[in-house]
Parts: sequence; C-alpha cells; structure tokens
Amino acid sequence: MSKAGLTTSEGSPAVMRGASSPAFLLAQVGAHAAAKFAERLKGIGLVPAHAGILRVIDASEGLSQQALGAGLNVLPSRLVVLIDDLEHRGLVERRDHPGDRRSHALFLTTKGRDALKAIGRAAREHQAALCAALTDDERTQLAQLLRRIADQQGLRPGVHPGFSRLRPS
Amino acid sequence: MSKAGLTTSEGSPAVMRGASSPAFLLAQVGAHAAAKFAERLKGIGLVPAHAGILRVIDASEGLSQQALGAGLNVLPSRLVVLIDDLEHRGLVERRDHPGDRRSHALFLTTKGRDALKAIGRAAREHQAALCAALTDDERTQLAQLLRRIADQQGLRPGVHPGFSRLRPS
DNA sequence: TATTGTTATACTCTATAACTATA
DNA sequence: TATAGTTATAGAGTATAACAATA
Repeated sequence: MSKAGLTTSEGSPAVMRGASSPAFLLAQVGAHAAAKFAERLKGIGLVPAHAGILRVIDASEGLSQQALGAGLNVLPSRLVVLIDDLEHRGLVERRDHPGDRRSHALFLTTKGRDALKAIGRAAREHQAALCAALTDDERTQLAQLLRRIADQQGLRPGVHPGFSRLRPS
Repeated sequence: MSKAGLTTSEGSPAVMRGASSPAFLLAQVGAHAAAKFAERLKGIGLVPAHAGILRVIDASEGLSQQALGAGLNVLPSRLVVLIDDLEHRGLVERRDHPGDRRSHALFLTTKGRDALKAIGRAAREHQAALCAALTDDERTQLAQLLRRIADQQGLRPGVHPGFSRLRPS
C-alpha cells in the first residue's frame, strides 16, 4: 500500500537532481566498492585494515609499529589490537628491534605471505565484479581520471582515508 | 629519523601494486569525496543523512516516516532522532496524516527549503573543488562511467549506502 | 624529558528489541 | 493481529588519556 512510492522504481523527479553528479556518484559507488571488498575479505577472516597492514609490512619488512601507523594513518592504540589479531593468527611476527629495545620489528610469516596472495586474488575478483560493466579501455580511462583527482586532492597512494570506518556488508 | 620511509613521498615499490587499480582508487577517492562533503555540511550544522532526508521530503511532500526510511535505507529508530533534529531546528514539520492517525506527514518549512538551497550551493562548491583537476568534458565522462557501474551493480539512484557511517573531517 | 608500545576509559554511532497507540 | 512511530538498551568501533619500559 505504498502511500508515496519510493520503494519501487518510479521515475523520481527532483530527488536525483544532484544524484547523477560525478561527486555524488563517486561517494556512492566508492562506498559500495569498499563494502564489497570488505565482504570478500571477511571470507578470509580479515578486515580492510588487516590487508593494509600486511601490504605495508610486505613492502618494508622490519618496520616498527610507529612507522607503520604513520604510513597508514592508524592510531598506535588501534594498531596494537590489529597486529595482535594478525600475530595470533600466525600471519605476522613481532621481533626485537636491533638497537632500540622499546620498539618491535614487524615481519611477515610464510602464512602471512600466503594470506597476502589470497588478498590479491580477492582484490582481482572484486575488481572484475565491480567493473563488469566496463571494457578494459574504459577501466584504464576511469583509473586515470580518478588518479588525477587523487593527486590534485593530495591523497597518498595506497592510503585509504576510511580504513577506520569500514565494515563488511 | 624515519626508520623506514613511509611518511614522505619516496617511490614505494610493492606497496601500491593494487593502489592504482580502478577499484581501490574508487574506494579511496569516494571516501575522500564523502568526507569533504560532510565537512561542508557541518558548516550548515547538518550531517549527510539530514541532507538526504530534506531532499526526499522536498521531492514528495506529505511522506510518512516509514516511506522515507524505506526510500533512504534508514532504520525507523534512527529516522526519529534525525527528524527530531530537523524539526527542532525548524526545517521540517510533522503534521497529522489524514486517514491514519498513527503516522505523520512530513513537510518542509520555508526555512527547510532555504536549507535545501544552501545544501545545493555546498554541493556545487564541493563538486567544483573535488573535480578541479578535470575539464567539463572529463567530468561528464567520469560521471558516465560511474553511472554505468552503479546501474550494473544495482545501486539505487540517490541512495548513499554509507549515509550511516559518514562523519565530517 | 621524550618516545615506543600497551592498556584502560570514554564517547559516538548503529542496530535490536520492547512499548504505545492506532488500524 | 499487524503496523507507525517512539523509546530504551546493548553492541561495535573509535579516539583519548594514562601507564611502564626504554632512550
């Protein structure tokens, strides 16, 4: 008994005046993309922040938690529990830092590198599903446009502003 | 004394293998866009969900809260406090629904319509700032690519999946 | 005295469930 | 009995601040 039809697909007039602007679509599709990727990671038992951490440690082994947090824009207190997770699951190892007994040196285990590969597969599947509507050329085109926005806006490559606030589904 | 350089802009190798993929960029730039827009709305004293509510009420006045919630994917309990906000600030009015004394009919006040105009201005400024790196043609091009993804992914026009989890700054 | 990692606490936000008044 | 709106409660997640060990 829809008193006013919003549930079904009727041509809504003013509702979407701004809804087809690049800015709104960007936020909308971006949130969808992040949620879908988080959903896939959940299948591996990880959250997006875990993936970011594994990726950065892999890129520069022996990293301290301080440096890791700075690179990913994650607070130290939050890092502790995230790394605890990864360590308990045997993906990451905290070793003594040579020269500074306060800090830890972070390393990936073999299991951690396997997990990283699984994440890579999930990312590729995610991308294929997300961009199913586009040709290869169009995907490149889209990436180039987005990269120019990202550069101009001063976004650091590989750093997701919303690492914090992303949950699956 | 960066033990491992992540803070500054050194050519990072494996860190960003996937960081320039359309999928990651989409999530990254999308989150940035949403945060920036929320920041602008904060200047008006609103959160993104408020803007969505005003927009939908304007599109179909006399709406019930039920219908509104269905249209925006917002839970009834959450709607109550959001509409309370808007009513206390004199932007929205809850009138008796003719024919069903359980439900309310929602209307925009003059102040509410003014707020909507202010939101429109904020949105335009936001878009100009966000897409500063692109020409008009490129913005259209970007919007078209995003719209095709949105359609194929089954996203409803005007409905932001992350209306919930967006905070300014 | 400053810094690394850690722990404890408080705060925000969202969802779930109970409740009322109508239908 | 079911539904609209409301209220209350609990849960998840994050940030802030205090703390111990080391520099």
